[in-house]
Amino acid sequence: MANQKMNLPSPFSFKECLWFLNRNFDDCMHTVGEDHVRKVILVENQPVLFEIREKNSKLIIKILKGEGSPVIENFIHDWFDINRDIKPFYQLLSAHKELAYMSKDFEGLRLIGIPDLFEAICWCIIGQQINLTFAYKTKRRLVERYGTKIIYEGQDYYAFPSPEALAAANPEELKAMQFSAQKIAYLTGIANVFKEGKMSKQILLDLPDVAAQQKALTAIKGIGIWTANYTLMKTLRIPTSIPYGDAGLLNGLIAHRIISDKKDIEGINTFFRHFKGWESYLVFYLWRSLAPKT
DNA sequence: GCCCAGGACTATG
DNA sequence: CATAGTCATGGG
Repeated sequence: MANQKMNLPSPFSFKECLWFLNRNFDDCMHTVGEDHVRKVILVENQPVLFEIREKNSKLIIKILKGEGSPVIENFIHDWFDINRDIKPFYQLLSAHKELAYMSKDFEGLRLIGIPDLFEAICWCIIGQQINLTFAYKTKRRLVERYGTKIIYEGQDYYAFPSPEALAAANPEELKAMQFSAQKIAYLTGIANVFKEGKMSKQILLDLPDVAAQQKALTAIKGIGIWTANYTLMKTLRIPTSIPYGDAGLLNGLIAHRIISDKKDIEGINTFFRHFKGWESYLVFYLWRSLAPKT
């Protein structure tokens, strides 16, 4: 099958996106090289490994293993938020004294999403209240045990576990991976909710507004308002969604002298009002600014 | 030992 | 409804 080419908007920086995907954390959901990223997704339950490079301002998509499908192209559009015009966001950034540098330093960075709802929620559960290094470590253990593996040129690549696989997971094994009893209950519980079809991306999309989506998510054990908002930001790409209380967000706001006290709710709200409609992008750029230095 | 980390839940006033 | 206590575990 011939490589797919994908046109890119402006500004778009594949390099910035790659940097974020890597950013000195060991994320098992993709593999970043010098000038490319590889990832496995499931297409009709069959794993497909693809690789993305950039050439002449286009993304070049190559299927390394498995069946090619239009699903993959759609996935990449979603993953890198390619169809969005982010120029209005840059105008807002440029007008802000403390943040103007971002429009140059991170120019073309896209809000990297998590198109799979189940994966996004599980990742939230895993990451709740623990440091990211440890969170990525335990996620890798989970994925390498229950995910779908593809071997290509001697290297292992994984797709995130299905709800069925996690629902059937052995709690003792999960405990040995250093998940707390609470998180084990949350993860398997949510896996069952998905397995039974009581939650899905489509179910959320069919709801009338963001408030209803938050409500549907937080009705599930283990999903609080932070997880709900994070998910709406990363999976449904609700531009106004802010993961309130997020430790990284608060540290980002303090680092840029926007607030001096993490409990300064009013200061945070005032700040976000300047970025109406681009709140989630702003949060993402603040996270970017906090990433460990190389 | 203490505090923090991309929180959530439950009980209590 | 706002707050306090509880859970849980690695890293600095």
